[in-house]
Amino acid sequence: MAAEIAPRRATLSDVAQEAGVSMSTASVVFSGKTKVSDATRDRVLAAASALGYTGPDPMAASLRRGRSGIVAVVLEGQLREAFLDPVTIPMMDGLADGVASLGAGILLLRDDPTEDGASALTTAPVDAAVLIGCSTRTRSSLDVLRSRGLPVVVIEGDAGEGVPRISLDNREAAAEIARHVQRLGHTDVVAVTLATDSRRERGGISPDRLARATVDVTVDRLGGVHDVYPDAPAISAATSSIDEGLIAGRALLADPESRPTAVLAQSDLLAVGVIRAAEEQGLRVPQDLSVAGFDGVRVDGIGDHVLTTMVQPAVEKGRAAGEQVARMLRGERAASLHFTCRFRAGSTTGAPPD
Amino acid sequence: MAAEIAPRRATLSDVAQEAGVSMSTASVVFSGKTKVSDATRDRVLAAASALGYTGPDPMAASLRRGRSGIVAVVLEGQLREAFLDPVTIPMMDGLADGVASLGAGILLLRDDPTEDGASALTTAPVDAAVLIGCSTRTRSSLDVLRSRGLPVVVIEGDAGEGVPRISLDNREAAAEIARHVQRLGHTDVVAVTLATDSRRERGGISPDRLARATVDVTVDRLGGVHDVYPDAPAISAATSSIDEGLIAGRALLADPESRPTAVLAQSDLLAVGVIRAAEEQGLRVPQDLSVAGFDGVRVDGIGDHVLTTMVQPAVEKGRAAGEQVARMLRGERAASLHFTCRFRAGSTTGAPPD
DNA sequence: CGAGTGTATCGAATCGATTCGATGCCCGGA
DNA sequence: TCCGGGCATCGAATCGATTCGATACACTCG
Repeated sequence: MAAEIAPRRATLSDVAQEAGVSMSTASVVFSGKTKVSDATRDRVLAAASALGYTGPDPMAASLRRGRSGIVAVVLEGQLREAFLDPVTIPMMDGLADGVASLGAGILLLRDDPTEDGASALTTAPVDAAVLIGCSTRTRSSLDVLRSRGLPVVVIEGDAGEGVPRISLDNREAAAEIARHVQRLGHTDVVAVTLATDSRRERGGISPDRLARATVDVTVDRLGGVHDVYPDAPAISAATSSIDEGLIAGRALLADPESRPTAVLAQSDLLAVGVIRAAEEQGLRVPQDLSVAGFDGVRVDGIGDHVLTTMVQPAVEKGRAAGEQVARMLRGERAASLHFTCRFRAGSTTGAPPD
Repeated sequence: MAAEIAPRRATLSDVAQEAGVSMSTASVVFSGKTKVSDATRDRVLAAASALGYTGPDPMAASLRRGRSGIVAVVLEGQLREAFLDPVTIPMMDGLADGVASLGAGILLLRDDPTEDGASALTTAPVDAAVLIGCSTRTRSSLDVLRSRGLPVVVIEGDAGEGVPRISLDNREAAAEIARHVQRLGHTDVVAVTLATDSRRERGGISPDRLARATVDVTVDRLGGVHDVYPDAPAISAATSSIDEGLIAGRALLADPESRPTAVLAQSDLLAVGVIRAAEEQGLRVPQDLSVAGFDGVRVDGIGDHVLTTMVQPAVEKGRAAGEQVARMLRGERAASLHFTCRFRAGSTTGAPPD
């Protein structure tokens, strides 16, 4: 095999020369911004393929236009962790749709703990960013991005003033499902919550701890429960997963004396775990214990049950975020959008045991 | 609030001027490529923060250096679909690690069906690409990327010559787990496979259909089974999911007469579905039916069972892909890497019923 | 025949940084 | 006092394309 001397890739200028036209003309042949006679276009295209030119260099084009066609999605920690939440994926799909009008792709950025100041956030060629979830660090990421002058949209997070956010009626939705359980006659209700802060500690949530909680979703959903059951105790899981729900469920159901008659979980995954814990204890759902979830994602693993839950419009949230980003890039004013969950009656809640 | 006249963002040149140094000096203050006296550095940094300069423009830097610091991951179809396979996420995590040395991020690119020629593949400012899975279309994506002169690595796919691939010992691994079942004494074995082609048709796999199959993973894993059980029938699922496994399981177990004593599923998700189907029929696993999976991902939903399966090193595969990409970008020669699955004995396989 | 209209193509400035060979300066040694 | 050697800084070319006002040409209409 002959050692090829890397022959500098052809540039637009080479193509133009080969075709006997100016660079400007060659450029528009590829971008289509202006009319070009068929004869000229063919000549340019022919020259291009003769030289193995595959189109304008994206980096050069980006520089000139001031757009890279990339939207960053900032996730915390490991990808695995972020995708553990099943709503993330549909949301990203919606987002991909939403930014499709920009011809943009989605850049996954881990909000790195490396505090060398120069995270990827500073150096990534992106047009805008979408922050998912909220945390203390998210806040500083946001500052970095804004100081770069990039449009930012926050999904389910505490954006500062002026940052459009895509939000959910967490509190109202939680209250709605709590009222559902209340109507069924339950008085002994416990909430199983998501993490309250980045320490992700398991266990009972004291008023003290609640006051220190930093995860809005958790606080809001719990607030909704408290709107209906002001004294409902709450126990926190470390993450949103079936296993964590199982752990929380075991803790709640261990003692037959103090056992609640209904559990309001802050995610479907947690709810499934609680149901599994109930099965372990020989409790029937919903006869002996009612369990409700939150999210409305497709969950496997509860047999013929349909989980009673609040369905959140995940794809729509993502799409909305994408659309707002697109607006901002067009120079229009973006708005914060508030989405509403829909109650889905399932077979996992019923009247309390007498 | 005063209407601000968007004040052109400060550039390196502005900062240099303000600090009274040359652009070159200002540049190295940010890139750190050269020694700069402390006094000068401080002056430049001060000027920068005075002007609100947050660092070199990524697009301009990309153009100049010829690197964007972005690696594309090409997925087929909807994100949802790609992430349905639970091994995808750990793999991407590994990939993120693997390319971290480049300071690179991961760009999710949907291999769009839009045949306008100018897919995002052509216009995205990426340094390299990783293709996941394989399909007819993957092949054409590959051509696009290679003609752009980008390094490409393929995971689990049919790369052309000269394209490094990250592969798995699918056939051997499938044979290994088949032998495990054989040693237990089973003679009546059926395989539940992944999709055979992009049409994703459910149902029995005839020799004819097998010959037309285009998904290598499916063909290889089935080949492994046939190495041990040359006559084992196979039934294909549409996708890798618990539900699909359930459907396939129902079809297989409906008739007590023709029911197999062991099912070899090509993914853990499918296996869980088959187990659920068995439970529906009142069959005990593994006493009445042995079920084995493939992948070794964490699956919830099978109670206290531990799935007998072949564990594939997903994170390592991703990381390896990232490392090969990094090598190619450094101008080194990249190698194809072959990974091996590890047998994990679980509680879902046992001796056949007598 | 000249003015007017429209269309296809061209020129040249510009996007913002990186890089490396060249330059100037300071200091020690003879 | 003169020279060589470091070290910090500077100049200028360069990366590759986009864009828009200007130009040139052909043609129609009065």
